[in-house]
This record gives sequence, structure tokens and C-alpha cells, in this order.
Amino acid sequence: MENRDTFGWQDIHAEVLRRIRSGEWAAGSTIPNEVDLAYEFDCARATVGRALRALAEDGVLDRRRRAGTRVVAEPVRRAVFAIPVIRQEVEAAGAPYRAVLLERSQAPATEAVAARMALPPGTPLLHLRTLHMAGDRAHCYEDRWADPVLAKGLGDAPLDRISANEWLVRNAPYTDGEIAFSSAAAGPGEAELLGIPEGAPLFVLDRVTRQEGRTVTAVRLVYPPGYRMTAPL
Amino acid sequence: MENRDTFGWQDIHAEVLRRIRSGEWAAGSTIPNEVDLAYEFDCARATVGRALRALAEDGVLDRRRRAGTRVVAEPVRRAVFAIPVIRQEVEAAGAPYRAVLLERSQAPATEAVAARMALPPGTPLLHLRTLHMAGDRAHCYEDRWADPVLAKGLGDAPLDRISANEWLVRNAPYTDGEIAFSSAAAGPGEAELLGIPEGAPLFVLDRVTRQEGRTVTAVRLVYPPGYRMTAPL
DNA sequence: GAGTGGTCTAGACCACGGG
DNA sequence: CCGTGGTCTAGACCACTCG
Repeated sequence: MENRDTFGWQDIHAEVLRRIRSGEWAAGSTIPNEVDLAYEFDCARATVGRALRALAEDGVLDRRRRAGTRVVAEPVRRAVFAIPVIRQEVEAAGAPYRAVLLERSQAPATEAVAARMALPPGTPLLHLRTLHMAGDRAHCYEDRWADPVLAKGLGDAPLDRISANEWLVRNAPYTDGEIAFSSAAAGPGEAELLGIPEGAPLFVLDRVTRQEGRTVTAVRLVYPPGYRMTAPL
Repeated sequence: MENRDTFGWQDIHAEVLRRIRSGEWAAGSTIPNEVDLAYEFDCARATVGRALRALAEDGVLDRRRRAGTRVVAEPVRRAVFAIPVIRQEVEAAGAPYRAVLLERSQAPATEAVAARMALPPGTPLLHLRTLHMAGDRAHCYEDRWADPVLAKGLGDAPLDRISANEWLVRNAPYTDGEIAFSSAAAGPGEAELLGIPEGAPLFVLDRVTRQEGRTVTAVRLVYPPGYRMTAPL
């Protein structure tokens, strides 16, 4: 439709990507510098910079002062997963969401939990176990441990309206953390709660969040077989 | 060390994030516009824009023309996973890497594969099965199907030096695709190849890549129990 | 219609780090 | 040292969309 005679940064982004994909600019090679590209595309240097910065953030280019901009040799494939809010995940599937609070207690950290949270074993912690229901079917099982100091108030919060996760997001912000996916065989308790055979292959999501180096909460979400966590590439 | 009297975009980024985390700017509320913030921080509007854009890319802010910039109410947690190159993954663990090509053949697409690749069942495809070894231990099992036209040459390529994955990265670029994680019980074949009991909980990575809407390759990587895919939060 | 963010410019200075 | 990318500025125009 349009006959453009100028280039925006997205056009440059696309053109550079095309040259890389086509092999015109080989993996590992240095591409022209910003000034030269600005001349070629007849635009300001900042516009080229904007395009190249985006490609660098995508992991396609490696940019260094003085050394120039290189095409990354082995592009590490990165996938950005949107970790769903369980309530929304269930409702998006068209099922009514309900959470069943199985346990909320003060308990000393077990060996395993202490290791995950980088605390001495026996440290008093808040322990919450929740079953997330999609209609009358179990969607996933949540086993959460939280620091009673950093998450002060969680022990008494009304968790019928908002989940422990939502409470923590609002009241105990984190500065960093990790997430991990893995698989595990269903134990007797998990099997009964989720309504699946013992030993069934579970999908496990472990998440630890910290505030200034101190662990706020460690949560394990366990999904029955068939659950898929997907992301665009 | 330094006593700064000006603000860079990263300083503004940090300060805005602090105001959000502290509740000074509540979730869901609209924050001041770029012009006002530029006045407050005594800098150019573009500098504020740079900081706010970064926060929007992080999923913390929602920016709309005319409507202004709002603090996202339920920040969708995003995790960026670096999908490892298997050779590097193994060598990083200190084990010698070796790939065993179990099968390389032309075969018609099965129902399941046809569905995954959005092709009619029976379409002739390239089928490669590889066992990735870490020392004398199986690290993961790869089951790959590829379009023989888009991946022309893969059928004859010497896969002892570079893997099918590396060959495809170099010779059959993709424009888009998806990746998915899930769990599954080990079948008899997988169990024997990986040296684990039948029915053991596998960690499964499915990846499909396309070029201009046409599927280039569909690959399934199967890891034995204990494997973890981690990412910073 | 008007206010907001999105983009671009032409120029400037700075910070890093390869040679 | 000095070329490169990183950042900032002051201004301008545009695109979107809410009221």
C-alpha cells in the first residue's frame, strides 16, 4: 500500500535480521558500525542504534565498545515463558476456579526446605498447602513455605479472596529469585489429591524469591500429566 | 563513591521501580507523564522514556498513547530460559560429549507428527533419532522430524562433527516457532535407551520451528528424571 | 479535539577496551 | 590512543485513542 522512502528502527531491525538469516552477514563476523549503517539507511545514528540494541537484547548481536558489533556465532535460543497466575490460567480454560487451603501452620524447616531456602534446618516457617481446582477437577497442588518475618501477616490473611501468591506479590515484594521446571513421580499424597495414579509423571515448577538476599518464599507447584508450559520461540 | 547530580535512565528506572515496590505508586494507578517526570528528574523527556520503556518491557508498566502509563496490577511473572546447546550443556557439566545417531531415514509422517507439524499425515519426512551421551551415561534422547525440502542436505550431511540442530541453525533458518515443556512416562524404548525404569517421569522439551508459516522441524528432547531447567526470575 | 506516548534528528560528550 | 558503542539533549512531528 505504502511507498515508504524513510526507514524506521523496526525496518532496520528487520533488514539486519534478514541479512543475518540469509548469511549475507555470516555468524561471528563484524557488521558495519552505526555511523556507516546510518549513512546507508539515510537516518540518524540513534535510529540504527535503537535497532541494533533490540537485536542485541534478542541475543542475535554482540555489541562492544571499540570492538564493534558482531553476529553471535551460536545464537543461544531463549524462550520467554509467561508464568501464569493460576486463577487466570484456570478461568482462561473456561472452568470455575476454586482454591482449597489444606494447611496453614507454623512449622520448622525440614532439611529439604532449608536447603532450598538457604536457611538453617529447623528455622520456624510458615507452611501453606493449597489445592487449586478447575471445576471439580484438581488443576494443581501447591506446597509453599514462607519466612514469617518477611511475610508478616500472611499467617492471618484471609486467603479465601486472594491467594497466598497474590498476597505476597502485594505485601512482600522480591528483588530476585529463580524458577525451575522438572519432572517427578507422584507420591501417595499427591496422587490422591490430584486424582491420578501413584508414580504418574508430574510436571513440577519450583520458584524461590528473595528480598535483598534473604529468602521470602519457596513454592512448588505440581501439575498432573498432560500439562504443558509453552512459549513462543 | 560518586556524588552524582544528574540522573541517567538507569537511575530513573531504579527510582520508579522503588516507588512501585514501596507502594508509593499503587498497582493499577496512573503515574505522571513523561514531561512531568522529565521536569522532576531534570532531564530530557527521551531519558525518562528510555527508563519507562525498559520497565514496560519488563512487564511492570503498561503504556498507552493518550491513556498514559499505568502500574500493571498483576505483574505477569516472566522467566527467560536459555535453551542450551546440548554439547555445551554436557561439557559444562565436565563430561565428554558424544552423540549416537540411532536412525536417519525417510519416513511418512505419523498422525502425531503430522499434527505437530501441521502437515497432512503420510507426508514424506526426514526422521532422525539421536542419543546424546555425557561420558558413558545417556544425557538425553532426541527424536527429530524435518521437512526434506526446507532442510535439503540434512539427509546427507555428516552429522559426526556437527549435530542436526547445529546444521539446521546454519542452513535452515526459521522465522518463528514454539517451545513447550511437559512431563511424560518413559516408554519401553526410551527407558532402555536412557537406562531408567519403564514409567519413570521424563522431562520433555518439544520445539517446533517454522519458516514463513511452513514447519521446518519438530524435535522432542527427552531427559531422564532429575533434570532441571532453570532461569532467573 | 487534544493529550499522551512513539519516534526521529543532529549534535554532543562520555566510557570502555582493543591495538 | 582513539574508534566504537552508550547516553543524553532539545526539539520536532506523528499515531493513537480517550473523552
